[in-house]
Amino acid sequence: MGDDTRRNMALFPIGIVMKLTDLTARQIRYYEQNDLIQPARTEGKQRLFSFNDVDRLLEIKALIEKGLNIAGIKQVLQLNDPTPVQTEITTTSETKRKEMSDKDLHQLLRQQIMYRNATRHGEGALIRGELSRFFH
DNA sequence: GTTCTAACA
DNA sequence: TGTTAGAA
Repeated sequence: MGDDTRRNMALFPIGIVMKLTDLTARQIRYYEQNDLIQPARTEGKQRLFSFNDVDRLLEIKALIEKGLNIAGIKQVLQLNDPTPVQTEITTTSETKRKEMSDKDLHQLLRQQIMYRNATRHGEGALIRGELSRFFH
């Protein structure tokens, strides 16, 4: 069993995740509604989170504390995530990599630079205003 | 006892 | 976001 498989196994209920992340159930469910996370469900509709889900929630929490809204978080998360979910076993040299248009690539780089500039220096309230200006 | 959805003095 | 009601 691969390590990645292990990280993606749905293991704990929302109660555990609340303690692990210091987020309220309300917040966790709200982030799910906004597609920031997609925990698995039991037959009884109860959410089951994986280690990856928890890590993701911790990042979301950090970004929220930096003053970002859902829209901003989605963009930042996609910067690190564009998770090329590629199958490693490709007998042909034909990879199904998603192509990015030049426009998308440039926008991505621009956002990365703005995020660094805004995040590197301060940590206080100064940042909040600037970040929200970038991502709002 | 926990979690879920929906709704709001 | 908090909180609450009613159901599972």
